[in-house]
Amino acid sequence: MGTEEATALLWEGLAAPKRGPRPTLRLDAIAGEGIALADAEGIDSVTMQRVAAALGVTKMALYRYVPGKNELVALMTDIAIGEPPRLADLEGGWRPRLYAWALRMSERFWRHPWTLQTTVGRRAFGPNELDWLEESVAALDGIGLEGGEKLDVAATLSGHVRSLVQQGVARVSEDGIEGRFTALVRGREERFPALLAAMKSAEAHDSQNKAFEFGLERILDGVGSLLEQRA
Amino acid sequence: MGTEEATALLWEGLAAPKRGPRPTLRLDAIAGEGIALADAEGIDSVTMQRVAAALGVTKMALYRYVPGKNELVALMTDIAIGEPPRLADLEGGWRPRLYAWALRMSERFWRHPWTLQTTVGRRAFGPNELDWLEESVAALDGIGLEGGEKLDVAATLSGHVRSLVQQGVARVSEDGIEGRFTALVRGREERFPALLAAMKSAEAHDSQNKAFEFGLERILDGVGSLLEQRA
DNA sequence: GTGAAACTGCATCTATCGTACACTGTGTCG
DNA sequence: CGACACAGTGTACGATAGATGCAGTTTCAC
Repeated sequence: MGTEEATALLWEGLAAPKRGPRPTLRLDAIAGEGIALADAEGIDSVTMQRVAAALGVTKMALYRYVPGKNELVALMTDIAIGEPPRLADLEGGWRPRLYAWALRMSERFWRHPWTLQTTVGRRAFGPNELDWLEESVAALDGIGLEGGEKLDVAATLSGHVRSLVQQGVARVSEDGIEGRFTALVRGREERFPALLAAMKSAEAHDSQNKAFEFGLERILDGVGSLLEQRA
Repeated sequence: MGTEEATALLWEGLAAPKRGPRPTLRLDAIAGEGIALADAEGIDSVTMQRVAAALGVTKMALYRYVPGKNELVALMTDIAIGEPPRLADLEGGWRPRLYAWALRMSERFWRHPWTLQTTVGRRAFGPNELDWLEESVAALDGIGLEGGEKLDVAATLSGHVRSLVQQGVARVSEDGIEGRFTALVRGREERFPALLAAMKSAEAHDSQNKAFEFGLERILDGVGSLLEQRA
């Protein structure tokens, strides 16, 4: 509604006013401070108060630059995500391109884990986010997929990246998911035989942290087998 | 730490006290009211105030039953997720079982979309959630995957379900993601050629809402091709 | 120049949130 | 029957996002 229009204006950059005092702040500096805060202490610690304090200003001053907190977070998010890689140069066709795409995207999410939370649900799409999508769909051009199928592959890939990074982040920031598992499992080992066996085996082979690549290969294999099946 | 222990106690049910006045509330009634609220108006509208009001009680009364809001939400979440389906009865081996697992899970998420938000990041694992994981890993027993690989497949599948439901929910609750896309794309059509072509084609074939099944088949295909490759 | 318009940033205020604490009333066991 | 344990309430506090009104500052039009 009104919020969406306001957000749309945000991407263009607010029209620089002619009269009046010089603005002491710049939009990108505000967003940058917010990003720094979110990186260091998580998205929940990003409050208008703290962002303003980091800039040496009261919180209400921020509302001269940003319609509200939602818009600030949207701006932070799109800046943090950044531009997608240019895949067209990559040799080898769709598969290495999508692989690279997923890898780069996971790197971005790892660098700014809070973007996983801010790119969910009701929100405004940023231009960079759209560029990423465009890039992944373009990598699927000319291999015999329908338009809808291309979007579906892109959605599946992006979902994989998101959720696997999320699990990975949770793992490192919580001293091991396994710790929380075992606390719950203890004393009821007979209820989770398959899970416990799999975890024991995984631990023995130190195969953790490979989940991302493994799942990615599975998805790309699945796309490949669809293509073969049609050829 | 302390929070985790308190949460663990929650799953057991608080020990019923002997003396004193009768409790007017029950833990499951509180959680049920919270679930109803979250279903109807989203997780953000679940406040201690509103849950208490729905039960005809002041908000502070809830703290007699629940250590804090986090624990209430954790409880709501595990109840809303519910027990996993029993896949062992299903004929046909791992593939139809995992397919059914993913379908059932997506149904749960659709019924309570807010659980997508509450099963993210730092949080306590509920017993039902663990049961779902156990069930998916068990479906992969005996087909030649290592323990770590089973966990990886389960993670990939669960990630797919989560993110595709999330996208689907966003779509229906926002009058079409496409609406937000086009607002941003308009006037810059040349920047998103692949995306626009794919969307136009998808629209023409009405192939939307198939993304979930399509991606699911791709992932299962990918697992299948790994198994073939090893046989 | 000079005045007025436009703009900035701040102080103050409201509403809402989770939750800590003291208190009153009630039910049960010794 | 009386002491104790517990239930629910009222009040209070610190944080939050944001609305509003008010200074002070800058620049354009004349």
